Amino acid sequence: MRWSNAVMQRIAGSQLVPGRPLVHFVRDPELLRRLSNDFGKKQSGLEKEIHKLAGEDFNIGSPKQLGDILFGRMGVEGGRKTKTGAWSTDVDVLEEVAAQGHPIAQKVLEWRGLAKLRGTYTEALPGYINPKTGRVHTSYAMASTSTGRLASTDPNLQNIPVRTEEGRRIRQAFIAAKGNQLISADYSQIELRLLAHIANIPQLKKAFAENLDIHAMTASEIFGVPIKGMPAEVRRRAKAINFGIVYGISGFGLANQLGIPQSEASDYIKKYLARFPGIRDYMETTKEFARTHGFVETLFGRRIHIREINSKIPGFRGGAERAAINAPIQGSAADVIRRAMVRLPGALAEKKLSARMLLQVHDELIFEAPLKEIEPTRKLVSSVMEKAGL
DNA sequence: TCGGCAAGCCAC
DNA sequence: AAACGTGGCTTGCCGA
Repeated sequence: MRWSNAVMQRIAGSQLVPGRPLVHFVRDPELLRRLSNDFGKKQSGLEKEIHKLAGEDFNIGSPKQLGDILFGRMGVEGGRKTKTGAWSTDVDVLEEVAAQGHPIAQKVLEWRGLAKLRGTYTEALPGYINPKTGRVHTSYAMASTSTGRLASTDPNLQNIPVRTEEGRRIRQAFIAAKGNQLISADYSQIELRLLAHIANIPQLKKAFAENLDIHAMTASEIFGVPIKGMPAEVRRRAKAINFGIVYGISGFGLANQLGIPQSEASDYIKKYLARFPGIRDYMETTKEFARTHGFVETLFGRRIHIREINSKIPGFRGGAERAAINAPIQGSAADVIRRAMVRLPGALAEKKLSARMLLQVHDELIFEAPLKEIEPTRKLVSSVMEKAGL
């Protein structure tokens, strides 16, 4: 059986009704208000310092003004232009400028972080509270991504901050109803596991079967370093390679990501592919399949069309080739979690458990469950999610 | 006032 | 020859 995205929508629609809220999240608006204040104060402090360092009161939120001041008036070296010819002021550029000894760059980065958290989250989320339910409700688009992932909008609850300490404080505003608790269950390394399976890589499959640290194992294979006592930096590089492989990496991209010379990055990739030759086979076979058929398939036979795969424009073609490599992996992961989502409400009902499925974040499901049912709910959710590929 | 684009950045 | 996949939201800016 072949599933197009449209069919997936009907199947999934038995649980997830398009256009209607699926998600019900209690919010703590008071905490968001406090965070907004807190972030705002830090922001105005930084604003004064930045204006002083720049010698003028410009709009920090305007990349154009910032770029002109840094690389024009202040004569900072080593700038880069965006495709429209304006000075780029993105994170990488500003970090480089900061490293050159211009304290203004670091201040601007901090200011931007706070502006982002305030503008996108702490200030915006309260406006989404439904007065009837007191909760924020998102909408899920079920057939709007090429790979079969869901997309969350109005508000997007799939990109709530988690990587920085300040960002994590925002998550504390998401709370369960009285007498309930949130349960989060996420697939561990689902895309790498799928890659190991789809490309049939014995070492990777074995490592996963034995529950080993996959990044450390990769590092050990590529760099010949024993896993025991491995420096964190070595593992970090292997982790970046693992992620990059799934995305159709290049030496340039990896070098950029790790801040190392391109020659070194290319060398890593070469070693990786020599160690796991099945990965190169998978990449070549997948590209060839896409060129011939115009689509690739997930593990469950759902097709993903790759329109530019035979394009004569190298940029388009290259992009299409990377998309073709990534789509079966990302798409199969999307299939697996959808299967779990379709099965879960019935499985919960059968066990007389009253947990509600609140959110999906690509490899993670979040539930709200009564305190007394936490343990059985955890067990059932894990079990259904683990068997979802079967 | 609205729309769209560019730049930037949040998540997986 | 280009350079790491999938998304959504905000601000600044410009033109209708």
